[in-house]
Amino acid sequence: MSSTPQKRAVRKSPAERAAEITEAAREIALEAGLSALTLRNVAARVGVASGLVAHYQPTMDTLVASTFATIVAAETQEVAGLLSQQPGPPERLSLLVETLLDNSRLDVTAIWVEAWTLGRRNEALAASVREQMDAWQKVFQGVVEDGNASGAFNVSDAAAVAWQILGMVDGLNAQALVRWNGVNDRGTHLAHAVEGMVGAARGSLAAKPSA
Amino acid sequence: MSSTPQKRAVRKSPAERAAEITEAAREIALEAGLSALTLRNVAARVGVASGLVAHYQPTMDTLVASTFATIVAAETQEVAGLLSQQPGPPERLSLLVETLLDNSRLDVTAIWVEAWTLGRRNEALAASVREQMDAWQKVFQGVVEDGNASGAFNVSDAAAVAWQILGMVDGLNAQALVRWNGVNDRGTHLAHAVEGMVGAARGSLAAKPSA
DNA sequence: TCTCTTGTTGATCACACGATCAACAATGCT
DNA sequence: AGCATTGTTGATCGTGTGATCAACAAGAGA
Repeated sequence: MSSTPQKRAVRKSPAERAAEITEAAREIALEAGLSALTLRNVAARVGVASGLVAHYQPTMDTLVASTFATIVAAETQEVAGLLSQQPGPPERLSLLVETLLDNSRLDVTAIWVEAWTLGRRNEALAASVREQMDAWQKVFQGVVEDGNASGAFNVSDAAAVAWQILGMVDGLNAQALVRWNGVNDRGTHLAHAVEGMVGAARGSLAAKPSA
Repeated sequence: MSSTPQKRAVRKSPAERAAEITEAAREIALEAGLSALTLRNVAARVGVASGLVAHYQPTMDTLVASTFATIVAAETQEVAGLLSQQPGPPERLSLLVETLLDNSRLDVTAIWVEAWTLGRRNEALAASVREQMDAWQKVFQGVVEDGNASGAFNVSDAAAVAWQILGMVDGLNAQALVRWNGVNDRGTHLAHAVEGMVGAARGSLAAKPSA
């Protein structure tokens, strides 16, 4: 932690300083949301004057957009990376749904939800949002198409079904953000829902007796 | 429209003025979001001084919260009212899903999404959000329980399934807010998903050959 | 007609925001 | 050692916010 007091910040290379600002922005966004990304806020965490942050960023809107992209892209890659270890499409889809609903990424969900609203007034952010949504949709679509090819699923429009699953996952996560208690077995219920959409047998995607 | 110029607003009864402010807030929220609910903004639409709005509202946070509740409760009642005309639970559930995904209420969806984020900093709003979510969930739960009783559905935890459907609908609507094109047949796909969750036969909830 | 109640005004305060930029000082180079 | 480069500062500007309140004036009751 770069604590409060410091007379003058040590001189650093532009690349290093830019990285510090990026990282500080990431932390602030995850803790307090994208709206907490102010010049003074970021500057304080890095331990520099507010002007320096402005000097490294053309506009705060772009910092918000790039911070969003950084956080969300990391999540996508992380989760997508888990898929390769699974044997077949049903297992991959099952893991995907199960993982995304495990409530361990609610801070990222909060950023998604905030971005949907902020994108209304921040065009750069809106573009990032669309881009990252497309990336997620492609992950789902790949799994659905593989399952179609292998005969495990029976879907006529894989792209549409992928969008649908993505929307459902987002909605359930957003819900968990507000109503975290009293709702049980999200994974199982969503698995049944997905079974209905991809034409898989009831129970074929529900959580296995783990380990 | 109460246009721009007016020397002094006509004197009105507190009840009438309060209603004007409430209505102006509703319109502004639907057009530009809850974050556009500022003292000066609301005052301008009503055609009074900013101080008057403050005089009628203890705090802007409470105006935001009550405006949210007003808008969302109206939507819930409107849609719930359509259900009574349907013969059985499958038809009711089908209509519910179909209606909520028809993209005619995206302005309300935008307010939901914004409220999820704003509730983080506005406790009154957060309470309203929970309250309205509960109301929606009860609507779904009622339909699911009726279907269970009639034998049309087979659900062990109607409350959980109701939450699940609600989350899915919200997520799909939020998605439509950002990505309104390229996604087809939301209603049909969600119907299949719901069939999977409630244990109904595939196709039994999908859109009928409408009138 | 006068008076008093009360709905209404708008200037004002303190604060926070993004952005700008002249002045500063640390560092590397000659 | 002296100099030039450049990373850094922080005061400052304009704007927007919620909130406050003394002053005003419209309207009802006497």
